[in-house]
Order: sequence, then structure tokens, then C-alpha cells
Amino acid sequence: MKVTIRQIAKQLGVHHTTVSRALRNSPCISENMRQRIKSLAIKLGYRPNLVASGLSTRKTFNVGLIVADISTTFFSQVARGVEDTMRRAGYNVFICNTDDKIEDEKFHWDALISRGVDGIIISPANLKPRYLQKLLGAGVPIVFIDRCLPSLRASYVITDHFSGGYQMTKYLLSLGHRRIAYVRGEVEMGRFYGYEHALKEYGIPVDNSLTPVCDFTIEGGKKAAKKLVRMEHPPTAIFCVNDPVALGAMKAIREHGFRIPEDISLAGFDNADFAEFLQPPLTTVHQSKYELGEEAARILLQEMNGKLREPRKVELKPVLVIRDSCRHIGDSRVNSALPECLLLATTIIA
Amino acid sequence: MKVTIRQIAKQLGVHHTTVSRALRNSPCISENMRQRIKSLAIKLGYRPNLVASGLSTRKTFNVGLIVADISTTFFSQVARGVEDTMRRAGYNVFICNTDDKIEDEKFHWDALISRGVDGIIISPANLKPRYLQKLLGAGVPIVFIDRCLPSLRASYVITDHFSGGYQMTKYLLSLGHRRIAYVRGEVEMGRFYGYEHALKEYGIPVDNSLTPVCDFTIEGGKKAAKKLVRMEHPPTAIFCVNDPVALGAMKAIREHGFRIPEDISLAGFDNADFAEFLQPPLTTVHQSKYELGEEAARILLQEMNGKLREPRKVELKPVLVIRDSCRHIGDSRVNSALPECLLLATTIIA
DNA sequence: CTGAAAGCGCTTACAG
DNA sequence: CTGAAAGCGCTTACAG
Repeated sequence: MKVTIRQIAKQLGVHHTTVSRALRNSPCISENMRQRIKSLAIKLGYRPNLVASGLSTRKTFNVGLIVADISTTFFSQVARGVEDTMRRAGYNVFICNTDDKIEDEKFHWDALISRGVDGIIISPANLKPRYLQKLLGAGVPIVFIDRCLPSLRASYVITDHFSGGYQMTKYLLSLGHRRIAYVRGEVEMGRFYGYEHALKEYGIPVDNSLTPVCDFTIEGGKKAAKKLVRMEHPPTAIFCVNDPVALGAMKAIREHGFRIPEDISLAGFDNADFAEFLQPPLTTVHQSKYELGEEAARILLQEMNGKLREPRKVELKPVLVIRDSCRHIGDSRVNSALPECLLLATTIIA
Repeated sequence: MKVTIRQIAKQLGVHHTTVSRALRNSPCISENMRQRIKSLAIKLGYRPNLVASGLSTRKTFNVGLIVADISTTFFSQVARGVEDTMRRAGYNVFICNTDDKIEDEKFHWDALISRGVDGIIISPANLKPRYLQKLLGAGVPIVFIDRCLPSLRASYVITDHFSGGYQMTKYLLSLGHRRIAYVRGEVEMGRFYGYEHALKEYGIPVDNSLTPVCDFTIEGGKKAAKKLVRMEHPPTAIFCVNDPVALGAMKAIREHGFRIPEDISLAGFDNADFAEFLQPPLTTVHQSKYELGEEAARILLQEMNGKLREPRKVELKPVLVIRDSCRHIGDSRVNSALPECLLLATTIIA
């Protein structure tokens, strides 16, 4: 039998509201009474019923996290960041997977609203302004993560995808590559624009046959890279939208008999845990997954406490991490790092 | 302004209990009335308040998932299995990380109880009978996952760790290895016993210097393997408690100037997504992470519906996946697979 | 500082 | 089949 404030009240011969006040540290209560109530509560193993208090205060101390796929190296780390900081503030987090399908996202959204969550962190499946606007209008504090529309009047925390795409492409160009493939994601555009922009600076037009779309998975990367590698004039470098995709590409490249980086340079994005342990260690763009989640949670906390007049928009800077999977074209040196980049990478990551 | 059953009732000139009945598909209501109520509910965008119904029915349609670390490749896949099947049944899942620290586990446990979850899936931080017994006595349906005490009167779903450890060690022995290290985990014992048992069959005593403990992480694996590799007589094979640990070991082995598998054979456990994409592809033990979560959720669902008289105990069989990271000792062939094993592995995994 | 009332939004016997 | 009452366990004005 669960113990309630009424039972505590009865044993002490007081009204249950008094017990409620004592337990919530209300100032309107005598120190003596507070002590007696609290110690009895502990003795009886009282556990507050948050669904009851949630009904009466409209505050459940629950939040929702909506992402494409929690089993992904990226989102699972983001989720950890969210959970750790939410927990410290007394919140629990619901985890919701959408696979970037809008119907699943709607389903989860409704489920969360019905459960009266105090806030939602979401990596939305689509970036249509009207859709996002509707989410914002639901009356629940919300912060976007990893993906958003900067023009929206909404809080978000993302990595500067453009910068990441740009830095990597620039690096590849500096190594002498001119036929650089970019294996893109469906929803992801920022990195692609960065890639495009860097090419433009060198007067190179985007070649559609070099920018296949894939689905962020290892298998997807393998499939996409297979096409690339079988071309009559294969690219000399393949830049992948994330590290799992690069892993798949690695396989495809080798199955075709090409060596990395001697025949084809390979680059990823994310700096997944496994990236530096690959053979060769993977050159990639580091983004702080845990911090993304942490920061999003912090902002949501402020929003929920009404401490935010204006939306907070934060962009974490990605950093180029040069390892051994890209080589200088027409140069025997395999790893011709730009010293500043390397330095930057190591200091920030360490 | 959120719409409630009272508002619907008012507009229709009926009592709110009638609305409640219509919405819950109670049989005690006329078909006509049901239709009118339902269509108005839809028109008004009514969303049931699950915290209110939760308070009155003591059913929140929420469950908790307590694991060591959601950002891990293993648990993130388990979590996905749990979430997918729970969602289909109308449940949301809270995600809780403990890092295998008992205080954090207790904290989360209390948080879940306070929130009135209908059930809990847990990979407990410790396996002391008294502790587990206390969890079981809390009056919440519970199913253990990945770790448990078989002697307990409780449902669980685990991989047959003993068999996995045994199969791999047996395989290594069959390749001619006699100095086989096992990099173990702190809490994990089943695989270790399997390793021990296989050695015993060959009359080989366990050498403590060959069984360092590590923490399931890449870095931990690197550190542990470094010690092994620097021994005066290094092992000829290193079997790691999981694939991330094997990844770290791979690095350590190579940094020491040894080749895999020519100088040292390496094996993992889990069959993580990245395992087959490593160079060389990693020989490991496959366990079905997603299915573990799926099955645990299914069992919990039955428990919550009172459909389980007896605890359900399920052990998923792991399968040896032979790739190229282990070699036959005193034999030039690198990969001397036992054909049956290979066959088994491919059919089940495909 | 403490008590008694009313309410959060729903559900569940109990009448009729 | 429908209504009115009571209750889930808490909180929050309102009195005193």
C-alpha cells in the first residue's frame, strides 16, 4: 500500500494540506511541524505522487526528446547529454524515434502532449516553416536540436553544418583534389551548401553525379560509394555526410580494389567514437554530440522556468580533425596536415 | 486553451461522464451518442489528458528503461527495440542512465515510481540477490534485461553469455591458440565463465595476468590490451568482452607494432554494426540487441496486462561470427573457419 | 501558522 | 443508455 499525505496527516493529527506544505518547503509552516512531518514521511517511506501533483500544478517534470533514431551513434550521445542535464534538474525524459517519418513524429508529438510534458526537444523530420510554426504554437516550450530553421522565432542548438562542410571541402581542395564527391543525406542541407560554396571558390561547379543521396547508415554509405567507385572517372576524394556512411564507403572502396588514401581519399563527419580507431584513422569533422544535448536541455530548462524572454539560438563550431584517410594529390606524403587545423582539433577535443 | 471532456459535454448538452464513456468505447452508450461525441471531439481537437486518467486509473501508459549508458552501441539498440514495441502498444518510455552506479540507479528507480510507471525494464547495476529482491517487491512489473540472476523468481531476457564466451574460446583453441587473453568487464561474468570452461576442457588453467578487467569502452580496451601486448610472453589471441573494447585493443596492438591477425588474433563480442567494416573484419559473437529490447518489452506488456502467471525467462542464443581477425597458429591460412559456424552465423544474421 | 474547501481532468460504481 | 456523486493524490487560494 502506497503511503499518501493523508496517511501522514492522520498519524500526526493534522490536516493533509499541512503535510503538503511541509513537504514542499512552503514558508507558511512552523519549523517544528515541518520537522515532525518530514521525519515521519521518511520513516514511512513516503514517495510523492507526481502524477497527482502534475494534475494539480500542470507540471509533470517530464520532457520529451524526439529524434530520428536513438540507436544511432550521433543521437544516442545527444540523448545522453539531454538525460544527464535533465535529471540533475529533476526531470525525466521520454525517448521518441521517428525515422524522420512525419507520421511517426506526429504520433509521438500527440503522445507527449497527452502526457503533459513540460517541454520538448526535437530534431524535426521536416523543415517546412508551416509545420514547425504549428509545433511552436502548441503552447509547449520547445527547442530544436541538430536541425532547424534559423529564421524561426524559436530556440535551437545545432552544429554549424555549413562551416563543417566548407572546412572539409576546403581541406580536400587544398590537398589538390578537384573531383570531390559528397555523399549527402536527404534532410541535411547545411553541409552540402558548405561543400558547394568551397567548390565555387575554386570555380568548380557541383556535379550531380558526384553527390548521391543516402540515408545516414553504414549500408547506405556502402551502396552510394559503390556507384561512385565504378564510374568511368571516379572521384579522387569522397566526403561523407557522417562517419557511419564513411565506414560503409570504406568497405565499398576496398571491395573495388582501391586503397585508402592512396587511390581514394575518404572523409566523414561527426567524429564518431570509432573514427580514430579505423584503419586508416578517419579524417572527419568533429561535432560535440553530448554538448548539443546538454545545451539544448539547459535552454529548455530556462524556457520552462520562464527565464527566457527571447529564443536562444546557439551554433556550436565544428572542427576539422585531420587524420590519415586523405592524401595530397601528386605528392607522396599521405597526410599533409594544415598545422593550425590539427592544433585546433586536438585542443578542443582533448 | 486545452479542450476537456466537460467542454465537449456542455456543447452537446450531456453529462461529462457520458463523454468519457463514448471516448473510451464503453459498451454502455448508444451508438448514436458515441458518434456525435467522437466527431465533436475530433472537430475540437480533443486530446485526452493522460495524467488525469492516470491518476484515476493508476495506469499511466509509461514505462521506464534503466540501463548503464544509452550512448553505447549495445544499449542504444536495445532501447530502440524497447521503444518500438512499447509505442505500438500505446506506451511511452523513460530512458535512465546509471553508469552502473547503484546510487544513480536508486535515484532513477524512485523517480520512476513517483511518476507511476506501469512497468520497468532494467539492466541492474549489481546482481546482489537482496537488492534485486527488493526491486521485485516494489509492486511494479519488472523485467530484467541483459543481466539477471536466473535463480530469482523474475522475468528476464538475456543473451546466453556463457555460450558466447565458450564458443569463442573454443574456436580460438581450435585454431591452435593456447595463450588466450580475455579482457573482461566488471559486472559481466557469464562470458568469463564460458571462457574459463573452454580452457578447462583443454586442461589450461586461467592465468589472471591474461584476464584484465576493463570498463566496456574503447579507451578501456586500449589500456587493457596495452598491458597484454607488453608482456614478456604476450598472448597469441585476445578475446574482448565487447566490440568497442576490441576496437581499442586493435589500436593498442598496432601501436605496439603487432599485426592482426598475423601476430595477434583479436576477437570481440556483440557484433556491433561497425565490426564487419573494420580492417580486418572482426571475428565476434553476435547477439541480437534489438530483439533483446523487443522481447523484454513484449514480456513486460504481458506482465502489465496480468497475462503472465509465471515469470518468463528467455535466453537468446548468441552466434559465433567468423571473420578475418583470428588466424590459425602454425598455419599460413589466415581464416580457417569451421564451416558449420559460418553457415549458422550467416543464416541467422541475414 | 493551520484548517477546510475547491479543483486539476478523468473514471467508476451506483441509481434510475 | 444516461446522470449525479465520489474519488484518484495532490495543491492553492481563502479564512481564521
